Amino acid sequence: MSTAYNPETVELEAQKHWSDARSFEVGEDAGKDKFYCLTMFPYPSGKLHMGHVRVLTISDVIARFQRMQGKHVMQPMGWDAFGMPAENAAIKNKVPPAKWTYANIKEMRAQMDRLGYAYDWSREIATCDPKYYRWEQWLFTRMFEKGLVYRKNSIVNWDPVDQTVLANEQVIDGRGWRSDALVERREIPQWFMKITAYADELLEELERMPGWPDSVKTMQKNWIGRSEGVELTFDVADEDEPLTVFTTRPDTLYGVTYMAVAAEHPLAEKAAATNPDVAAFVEECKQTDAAEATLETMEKKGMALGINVIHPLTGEEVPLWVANFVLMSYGTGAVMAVPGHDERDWEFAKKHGLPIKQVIAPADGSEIDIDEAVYIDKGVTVNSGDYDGLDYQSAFDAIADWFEENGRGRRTVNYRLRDWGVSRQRYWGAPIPIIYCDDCDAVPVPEDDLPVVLPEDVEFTGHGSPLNDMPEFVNVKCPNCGKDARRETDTFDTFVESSWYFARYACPDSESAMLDERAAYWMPVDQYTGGVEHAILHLLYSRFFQRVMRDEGLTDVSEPFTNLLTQGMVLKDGAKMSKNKGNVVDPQELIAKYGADTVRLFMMFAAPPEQALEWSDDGVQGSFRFLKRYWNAVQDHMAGGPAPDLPASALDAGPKELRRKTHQSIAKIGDDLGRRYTFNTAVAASMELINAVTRFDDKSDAGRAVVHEALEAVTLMLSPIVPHICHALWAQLGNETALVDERWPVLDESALEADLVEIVVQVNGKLRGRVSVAADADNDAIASQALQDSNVQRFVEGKEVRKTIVVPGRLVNIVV
RNA sequence: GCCGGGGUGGCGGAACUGGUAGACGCGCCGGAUUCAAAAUCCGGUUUCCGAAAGGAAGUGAGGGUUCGAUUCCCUCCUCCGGCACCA
Repeated sequence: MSTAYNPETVELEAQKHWSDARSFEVGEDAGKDKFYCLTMFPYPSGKLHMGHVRVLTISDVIARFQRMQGKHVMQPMGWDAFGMPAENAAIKNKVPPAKWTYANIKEMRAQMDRLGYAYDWSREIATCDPKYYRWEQWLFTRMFEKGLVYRKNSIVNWDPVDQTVLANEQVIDGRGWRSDALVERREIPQWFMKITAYADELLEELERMPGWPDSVKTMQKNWIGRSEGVELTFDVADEDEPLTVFTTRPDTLYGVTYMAVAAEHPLAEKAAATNPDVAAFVEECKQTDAAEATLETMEKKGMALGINVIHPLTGEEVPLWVANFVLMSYGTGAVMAVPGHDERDWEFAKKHGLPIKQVIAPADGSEIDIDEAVYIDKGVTVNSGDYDGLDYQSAFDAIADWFEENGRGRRTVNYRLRDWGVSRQRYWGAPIPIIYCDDCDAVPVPEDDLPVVLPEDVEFTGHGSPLNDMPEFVNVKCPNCGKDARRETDTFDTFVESSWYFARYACPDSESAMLDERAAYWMPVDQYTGGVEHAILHLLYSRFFQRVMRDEGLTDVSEPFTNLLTQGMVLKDGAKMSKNKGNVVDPQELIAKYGADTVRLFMMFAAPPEQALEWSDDGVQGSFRFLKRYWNAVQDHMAGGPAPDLPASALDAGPKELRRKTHQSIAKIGDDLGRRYTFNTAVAASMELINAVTRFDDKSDAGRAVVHEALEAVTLMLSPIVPHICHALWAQLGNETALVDERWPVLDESALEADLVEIVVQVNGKLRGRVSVAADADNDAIASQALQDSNVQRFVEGKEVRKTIVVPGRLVNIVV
């Protein structure tokens, strides 16, 4: 049957086969080698965009490839269904967030099916389902009992006009996105999870994660930011409470010429109460959003508080400043300033005319001028009283010892990592299961009363959470004492849902426990794929949650993701696709025009997965053209009737060459798909093989047999990427089995052997010729043959050969 | 500002462990087919000099190590991601 390639017919038929045969639904089979292949689940924003198509296709290729290696593959899909866009849509369209979200899920699931992804839909999860979020509410109450959650004040962006808390994203140039009012920092009580209790474990385990990219591990390591130092207390003149600071450089203590606190620090607020200038400055510091990037790029400003701090070793008084770059959320909210040996302190001192003292000298004895340039290297102490002449470690120990012996401080470890604030003042999230009682304080909702179900039928105004206006939700009895009490109306950060969904896919229907024994079979995830933008937050929170679940006895697994692949963004005209920029390409239109296989192929071919992918309409057409060529190659071949078997006797040069290409391709593509994850080069190699078949015109039995072998091999090897067309062509090649159940082609090592190899000849590192030598020639034979090349002779003639380097199988470099 | 990643023909990219820079594809140029166009097929395509053989230059910029550097080291430029309430 010779027909033109019709993607839609081919694709719907293949999809029907997979669906009828339930090809991708898997149970737990202890006798089989499991492979859990997972993509970071999407937010149901409406329709799939190209970024989704890219990550979903990458993961699908890996899943299908592993299945062909004989693995028992599970690839689930679900929805990160809570989040702000549903609330924004609710305000705009007057649709309840739940309704909007479920409609989006329905549409996006249909699009995924049309793209032919190998999902086990029986495991589908939507995080806004109470059957899902009840378990994170339950885990939160368990953490509460263990002291792993606590409540404290923390800073949010406050929109003074809309009277609402804004996300960082909703602050544009320091102003609220709807009201355009200047945003303020404001402190409100919020719930925190003690991720810092796991800081050391999260850090140390990074050393034993070979399946993660080094870049991600480095980012997490720096984010955790473990540093060993000393906590020092400074007495404050006319104050009872001392000021505590953390430093990694106690060796520079004699260089302290001032101290600084954050605007929210109690000492700054105390000074503000009596000094209007300070009060104005503190207010000014708060007129900004809470993002760290904002604070770090702001002009460094400060003001003396009129308070003096007493240097613990010299007894001298140094001034205390309030500064906008000191973060209340990091350390103690106070720092000691050593302008001679800290870059930021130096610049601040220069600007405000504060003294700069040199207390460290270069170890090599060279002279420096501390007024001209800051000196931040470790060296030898000078101008440091009894502690002069010590190297960094000796000075560190001597000064740390003094503080510990005198009860004025202690050696300690500090982390940049902060505890995870999980409270959100939003409606569309999982309710935090807490009840506030005047007598009993904050009481966790008892297990029997879980889940705390989020009311889904709501009026949405946009002024704060509708939960606050729902007495039937808020007014409850205290579970402890039975008196009237109030329910928490804050909801969880949506990162809470995404921190454990991967484990729940193993047992999505479990009603008796968060996880059951099926999770022991499937966890950890063997291959996790998602955007680099999640390198820190999502992945670190997930590693933390997995450990909390472990310590709750739910699993033995500590690390949730064995191998991690971070894929790049999809760009058009050099920019991320977005509605604002008007550079969005809709996958739906392309599927209608070219079919799902073309879209999948282009995505895999255009760039390696980690890199950003530049969209190209022409490139998509090229992919479509290739599929037509591939289709036609099979039609042409099969038009000659059923293919004969490979002859047992030796092949002539032509068929032998094609057969070598076939088996080189099997080795190359298997390596690209299985180890390197360079899908682009796997596609290129497939194209080369099909080009070789197209050029090959030996219609003898032996010729047709090697062509048939090549076409079957390429059909198997392309099937993870373009499964539909391969499904159809596999049948056309005369196979009665379904391609989805086939194994990867077997490599015949003997077919790779060649008699002659081409060697490149260089003279002084420049390419001067090529010679063909026997594959088993020794180095001397290769070198002498290289010297005989006429063009090589031109450059060697009359010169002395100083050295000859032979790289077997590759090149000869003659140095004259 | 801090942390991480990138920069190679007209374009997307390849070169995996220091060993032929530009595989594969797009675009473009020429040809075939066609009444014509689309589609398809064949050939060419880093730049400069040259009819060709061949030569010279060339992987963001500058320096270094090496017989040999896109690859390793140093300095700088630039773009992208993250910075804790976008997901």
